[in-house]
Amino acid sequence: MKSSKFIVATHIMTILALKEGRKVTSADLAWSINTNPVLVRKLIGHLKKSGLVVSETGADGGNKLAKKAFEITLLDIYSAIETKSVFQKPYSKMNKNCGIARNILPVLGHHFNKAELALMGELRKTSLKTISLEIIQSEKLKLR
Amino acid sequence: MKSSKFIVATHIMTILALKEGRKVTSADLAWSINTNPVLVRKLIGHLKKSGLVVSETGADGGNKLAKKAFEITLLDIYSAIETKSVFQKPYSKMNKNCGIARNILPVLGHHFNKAELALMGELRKTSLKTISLEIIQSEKLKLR
DNA sequence: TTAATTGTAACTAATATAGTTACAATTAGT
DNA sequence: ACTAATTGTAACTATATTAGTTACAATTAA
Repeated sequence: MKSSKFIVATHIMTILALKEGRKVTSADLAWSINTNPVLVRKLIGHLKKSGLVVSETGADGGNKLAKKAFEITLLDIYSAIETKSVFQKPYSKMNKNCGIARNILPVLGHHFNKAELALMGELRKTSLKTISLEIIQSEKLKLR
Repeated sequence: MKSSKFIVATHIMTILALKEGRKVTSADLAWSINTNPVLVRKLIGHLKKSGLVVSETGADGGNKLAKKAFEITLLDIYSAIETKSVFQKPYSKMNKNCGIARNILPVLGHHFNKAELALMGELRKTSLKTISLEIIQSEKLKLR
C-alpha cells in the first residue's frame, strides 16, 4: 500500500463516528487532517460507493455515517479505499522465454492472496466503535 | 507495499533455488526478469545483508543461496526487502489542535501492526523450496 | 437571492520507484 | 602481468504514483 489513503479515510470515519449522526463538512474534516477539502471529498466518494457514508449537498450540507459505528469494521474502510492487492503489481515485463518467469506470478499470487486474506481477516476484527472508544481513552490518559 | 521489489526478489530467490548451489550472475537473473543487472544487484544487496544469499566477485563470480531452500521462507525475503510497514506513512501533518488527530496514529498503529503480523505469519508458512516445486509443477502442467 | 455546501474535472506539484551509466575493485584463466 | 568477467555502488535520469490545488456547476436552507 503506497498511500496514506487508508489512514486518512479511517481518520475521517473516526471523526464521523465521534460526531454520532451530526453532519460534518469536508472543510471541518480537512481541518483535522490538515489537508484540502477536495481531497477529503474524493475519499468520501469511495466511502459512499461502499455504503459507509451519506452526504447532503447545499447549505447546511455535510457528511455522516450510513451505519452505526459498531457495524463498520476497518476491513470495510480498507475495501472501500484500496482497490489493488497489497502485493500485486502488473509485473508483466518478465521474460516469456524463461520457464520460471512464465510461472512465478500464478504461484506467488496464490501465497500472496493467502497472506492478504489473513491481513483482511485481522482488520475485520476491529470496529469503528472500538477505534473511537480507544481514541477517547487515549486522549483521557494524556490529560492526567 | 508500493513496489514490485518483493515479487522481483522472490523471483531472484526462486531462480537461485532451482539452480541449487550453482552460481548465477546478475546478468542471467536480469534476463529472466527482463530488467537491468544493476537493479538485480541492488536487491541482492538486501538479501545478502539478511544472510540469504552469498556472492563472489570477479571472473566466474555470481550469486547463490546462503542456505537450503527449505530453510528460507517468504517472510525472510519479505523482511529483507521491505523496510516500511505495509500501512504506516509518516502522516505527521495532521492538526495537533484536534484531539482526534492527536491520538489516531497510536490507536490505528496498534491495529495495523496486528494485521501486518497476521500477514507475516502467513508468509512464514511457505518455504522457497515449496515455491520452486510449485513452479516446476506449474510448468509441467502447461506442457501437456 | 444569497451563502454554504457537495461533486467532479482538469491541472500542477511532490514524492517514490524503476532504470541507466559509469567505474573502481575483485578474481580466474592465460 | 594482462585480460575478461564479474560484483558493488554512486550518481544520475526517466517514469509512475500520490498529493494537493483551482475552478466551477449543481444543490439546498434561510
